[in-house]
Amino acid sequence: MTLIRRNGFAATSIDQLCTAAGVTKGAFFHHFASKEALGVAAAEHWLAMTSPLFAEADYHALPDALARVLGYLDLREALIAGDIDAFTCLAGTLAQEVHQSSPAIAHAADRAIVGHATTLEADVGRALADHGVVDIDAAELALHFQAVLQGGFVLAKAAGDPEPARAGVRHLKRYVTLLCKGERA
Amino acid sequence: MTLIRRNGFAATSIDQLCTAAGVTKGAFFHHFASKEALGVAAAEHWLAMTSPLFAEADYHALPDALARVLGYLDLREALIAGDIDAFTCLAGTLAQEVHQSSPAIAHAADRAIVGHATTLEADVGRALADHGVVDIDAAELALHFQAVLQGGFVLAKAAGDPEPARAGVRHLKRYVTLLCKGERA
DNA sequence: GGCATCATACCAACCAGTCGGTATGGCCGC
DNA sequence: GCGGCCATACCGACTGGTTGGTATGATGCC
Repeated sequence: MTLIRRNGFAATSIDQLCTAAGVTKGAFFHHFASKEALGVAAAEHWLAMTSPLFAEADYHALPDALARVLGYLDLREALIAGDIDAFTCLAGTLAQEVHQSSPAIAHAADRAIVGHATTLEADVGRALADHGVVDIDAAELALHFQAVLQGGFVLAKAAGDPEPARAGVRHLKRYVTLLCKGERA
Repeated sequence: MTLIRRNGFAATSIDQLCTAAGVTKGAFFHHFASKEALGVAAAEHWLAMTSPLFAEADYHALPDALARVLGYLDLREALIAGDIDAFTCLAGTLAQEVHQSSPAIAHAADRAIVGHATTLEADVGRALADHGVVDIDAAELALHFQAVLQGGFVLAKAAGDPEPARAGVRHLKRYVTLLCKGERA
């Protein structure tokens, strides 16, 4: 499904998808009722595929919650490298493209993004609590992480360069550090 | 060109565009060499259209640079309201969709985003300098503003709700305030 | 046999882009 | 000021190819 990330959902034909996957069109429509159904399934598959990558990461073993949050952001920054289509997010691409034409796909993309953010919520909440930050909602901040990443991806695509996306994550780390410790990283 | 923001570039046919604009296909291809040329022109037009909106805003009259920066962010937050297709950014939509298939459009979109960020650079730089922040590049921070906005738009589209985009801007204001004043807003 | 899993051939709709033709209006010699 | 000339602006039917989707048949498994 890299094709969709590269060229977009509308610009990727079912024939292309079938050729790339080595199946025939008959097989495709046997498994998916329509192209839209494929989009929904792709968004769900995306969440299922990326989840273990973060679930099994090392930073979970750190004793300090803030360190775990910063560890997550370190990993995100490290993942932003090489070819643009390699680190970019399918859910964001889908959401931006079909938000009006296909509510079903948009909703699936939203679940993928929010679902991932939810996995951060506990650590973010504890990090904030550990440092006496009481006026910030952990879920909202975790979602903001995703916003910064998605925005970084957009800028990276426009510029043809991963650097703006990495810079965004660095700002995010500084923000979290300032929030919790009240001092510059 | 609202059609492109609503449905995406690939999903919007030239016939639709012509019908909406009240012109014929002959007239279209008289003015634009191809659909790609229209995309480039649309991105350029987008920058030209949105520029005065910010150039003439009130916050420019404020004496303090940090206040001007926060004033800009206040305006951005206020603009995120109502229908999703009304406040969303055309350049970001284009960039995400055609970054691989059409380098010309992607580059035009990049110029629109970076061009807008450049107009913030002076105020951001002065605000940082006024508060003794020396290790942050003003241009990069101004670009980060755009990343947060673009990311907010993506989440808003996925959720079908402007709130995540507004929340992103609020976090941005807090970040800038923390950076400059070292304290919570 | 009967059912799930495909493969092949096909279709109507739609796409970006073309092309022959027309209307308009400025310009120039007279 | 007028007739001929031509460039620019525009029209809309048309084309070759592609699209998402379907109808029908082959194949293997129980």
